[in-house]
Amino acid sequence: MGVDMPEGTKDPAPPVARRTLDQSTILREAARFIDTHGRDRLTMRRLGAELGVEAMALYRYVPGRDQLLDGVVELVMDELYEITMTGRRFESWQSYLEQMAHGVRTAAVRHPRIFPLVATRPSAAPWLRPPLRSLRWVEAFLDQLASFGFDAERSVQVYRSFATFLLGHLLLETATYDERPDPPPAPLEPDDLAEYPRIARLSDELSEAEFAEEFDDALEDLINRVALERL
Amino acid sequence: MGVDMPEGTKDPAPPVARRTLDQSTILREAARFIDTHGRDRLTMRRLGAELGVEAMALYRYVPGRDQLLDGVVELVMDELYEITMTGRRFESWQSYLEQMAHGVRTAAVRHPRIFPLVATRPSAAPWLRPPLRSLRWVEAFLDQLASFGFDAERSVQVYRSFATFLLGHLLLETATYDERPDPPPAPLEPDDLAEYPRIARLSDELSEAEFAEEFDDALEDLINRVALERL
DNA sequence: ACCTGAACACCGTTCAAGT
DNA sequence: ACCTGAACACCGTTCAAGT
Repeated sequence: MGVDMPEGTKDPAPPVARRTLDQSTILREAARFIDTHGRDRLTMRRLGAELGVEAMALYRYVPGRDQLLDGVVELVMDELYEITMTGRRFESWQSYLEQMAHGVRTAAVRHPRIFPLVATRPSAAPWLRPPLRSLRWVEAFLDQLASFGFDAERSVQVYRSFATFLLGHLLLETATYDERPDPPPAPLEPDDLAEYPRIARLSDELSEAEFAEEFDDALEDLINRVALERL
Repeated sequence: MGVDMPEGTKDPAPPVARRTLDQSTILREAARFIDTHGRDRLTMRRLGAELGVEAMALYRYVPGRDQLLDGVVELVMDELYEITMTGRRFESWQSYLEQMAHGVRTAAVRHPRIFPLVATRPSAAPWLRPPLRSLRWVEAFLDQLASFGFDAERSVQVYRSFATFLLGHLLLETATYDERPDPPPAPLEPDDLAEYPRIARLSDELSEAEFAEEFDDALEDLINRVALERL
């Protein structure tokens, strides 16, 4: 829920609807910036400029660049929480897992350039596994499974295989959407494939990607495996 | 097979066993550096220092930092090729897939701080999917499957699900090994879990990780699915 | 042929100073 | 209370100059 500041950042209600700076404003702008320009392009100075302020002003609201990135990850996790949890009830654990998975996919696809951060930023707690790294979200997840009669051990197993599943599928998908920095590094000449006849022959099939379909099929399998307790 | 340099880097055999610079020396040192200090710590200047040379000297052998990182990824892929392909023959496609998977895991675990790069660096070709992004390796993979009677479409399917599987499992595992930069960001107080009773109760189970076992179980499932053509 | 020094434009971050 | 200017140590990268 936002980035921790070292000490007492009291907020006695901003005076008016002023054009005033604000941690959440900064984080949201940072997310927007990464969405459009990519993580490497995000600098404190550019982000400041985007907000009409010098870079140094940001340090009043965010401890540093690393924590800024962590904050962006949290932001996406909050969005995920909105997508999947807001005012919902679920008929069965199957439908719950299905909707969770699709929710995570929605969040990932909305932010293909942020998702790698969600997937790879080292996290503080060893029991939060990417890409499911929000305490609130995981608590709710465990809660739902419990409400459907899953015992503790089983819930944890499901959490883990769920995380692995989502990580693999969604990172693969978002990696495909993310483009290389300009200029793109030469689309790889057909000549380069001379030594690799099979790849050359299959390059069309290999490029094709029915992500949604693959995702749904694998998800169905995962859920079946849970049902059979063969997980 | 190394990073492309703009023009004619002829190599008329280095004079003697001199302490001379060299692209592969640079890439290997870079890999070593990331293994010990992490990607963010790697700078051209530090890498130069490590090699007893000024940063500017590196630009004779490597076009820039980005391509240096790509080169490191390639290096690990070459190591993977060594691990899995050198002078081997396989009894069945099952045993082939099994050994491939374990080979990739070995490579990943040897380089937990490089693996996220393998997993997330945008790649030139849309038909190379992380973490299997070496033309040579993929060609060999398709070749083996073909030799066991897989047709083109099916080989591609297997390649994809294999990639997804490895990406999910190994990124999760390596993410756990990678440590946060010093100082680690406060191991998360028990108090913080007050609002999350289920996580608090299960934190031990959630932290536990039988990666090898989970990996093997899921791999077995994947192979069974291939066998049943339910993939 | 290979490396270096100096330089440029840009970083993250700190802090005293302005309003 | 909030932002800025100036400063510091450090980047990636270029290029003329040294050997």
